[in-house]
Amino acid sequence: MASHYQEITDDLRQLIVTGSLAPGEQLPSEARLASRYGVSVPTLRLALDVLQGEGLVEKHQGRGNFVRRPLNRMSYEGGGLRTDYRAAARLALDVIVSTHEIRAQGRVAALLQVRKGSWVTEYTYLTSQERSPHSLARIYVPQSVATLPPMETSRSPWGHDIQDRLAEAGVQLASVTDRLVARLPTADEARRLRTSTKTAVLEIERTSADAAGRVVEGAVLVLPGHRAEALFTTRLPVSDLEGVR
Amino acid sequence: MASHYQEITDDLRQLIVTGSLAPGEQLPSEARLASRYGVSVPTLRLALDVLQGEGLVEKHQGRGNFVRRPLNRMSYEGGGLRTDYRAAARLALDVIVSTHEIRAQGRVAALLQVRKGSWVTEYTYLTSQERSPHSLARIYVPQSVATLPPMETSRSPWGHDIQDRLAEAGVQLASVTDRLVARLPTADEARRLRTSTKTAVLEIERTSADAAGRVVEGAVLVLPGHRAEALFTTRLPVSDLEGVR
DNA sequence: CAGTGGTCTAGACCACGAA
DNA sequence: TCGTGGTCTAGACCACTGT
Repeated sequence: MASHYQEITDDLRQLIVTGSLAPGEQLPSEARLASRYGVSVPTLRLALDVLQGEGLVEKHQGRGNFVRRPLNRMSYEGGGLRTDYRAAARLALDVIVSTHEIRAQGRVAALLQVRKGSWVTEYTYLTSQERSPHSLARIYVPQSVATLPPMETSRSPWGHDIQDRLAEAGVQLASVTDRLVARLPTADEARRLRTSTKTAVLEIERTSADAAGRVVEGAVLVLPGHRAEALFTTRLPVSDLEGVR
Repeated sequence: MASHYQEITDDLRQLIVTGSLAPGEQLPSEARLASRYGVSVPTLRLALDVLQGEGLVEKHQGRGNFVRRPLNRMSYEGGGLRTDYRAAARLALDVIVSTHEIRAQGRVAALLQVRKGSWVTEYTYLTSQERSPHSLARIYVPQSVATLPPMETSRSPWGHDIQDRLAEAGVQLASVTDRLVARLPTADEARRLRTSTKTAVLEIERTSADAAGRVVEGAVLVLPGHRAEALFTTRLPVSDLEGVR
């Protein structure tokens, strides 16, 4: 037999997905729910933890627990410049960009394949939809490749406009590699995305290279699992079919 | 100031990543750790929960808690048939396939864009490395497209050999779409992958279409976050650069 | 201020695994 | 059988939120 908290989880989930508990609605307090189900508060909290991980419930200290409003899922479209990155205007996204000049260390140096300590421009994108944080992106451009003017806003949450500006500066991209990992967010990421550390995030590490194989742009994107997906479409030349056998 | 369990989390994490607690080593029992840190058992368990979510600790009921051995990260390479799917032999992967004939419902019908109730062949792949489950894949082929003979083993954890066998049957793939989401596993998935429901998984939904746009294969892959990543590489024709402006 | 969730205690009993 | 983790209790105090 399932444990108490699992049965409570299933019951509450059912109430939420069927709409008996409306999106945005405040749940009864944990103490009230606990007594209704005849369990202690810590036990009831186990159930809420699970629902929080599923993205069905938001917890707010001092305010209460709420049924999460279903959010428009945003799509990251991979595969280079085919993306229509002007999504921001259509979806009422606010993309705030801050620009910093940093010295490449550890992960950034490895990503860009530059020496540690060399200068890099870092653009930090924080995208929000209706004041609710949505995604976090860090774009890196080695200053040996180009020195772009600072930015403050953007029309793309994914930094695709950087690629565009590189093109204007005469840098031609030849290939884009995306590396995707699922993990739980760090405490800092959870705070900035106003999600919980129990909700999975999709991390996308992107590098763009020119024809000579030089990395001209790198990016690390963090997308909350319940708000975002990544799409990749590949068209296969018919001749490729032979190469496989 | 950080809470007790967060400080304990940080301390144990440090011991693990520096190697003071060796991979595979059994941790002291929860009661012993709790008394060592001067907290109660439930509090200590909060810390272990976090480390479990990070993939650093494995819990085994009745046996104890263990430092997880770092695992070879497996890569899913997207973007159609360019993948070298013969990875199984090199990495000593065991891929067990079971074949079922099912009627398309809900998600499967939507994935394959076929009518509900139409017949589909389902291949369930369970891949293991050194007896440790590694990834779960379900591949679907509409029987209106082809009826392939049943399979029992495979050399690809991702079902790419199905695409190969479709080609042999005269079905030519023209495009592949991958859709990636990060989420927590269902209880069933966690059990089959022998991971915890607190570790994020990468879900990849793939559809392959022929030149007419007909979906000839669909797949749902579930990869544990700490064992797998997905890679997509796109080469950009120079002419594409113009289309973007 | 009152009400909420966040953290924590010091126990208890049960289910599982290994010997 | 014994030691382990899994679940659970009935409280407690603190930090945060909105009034």
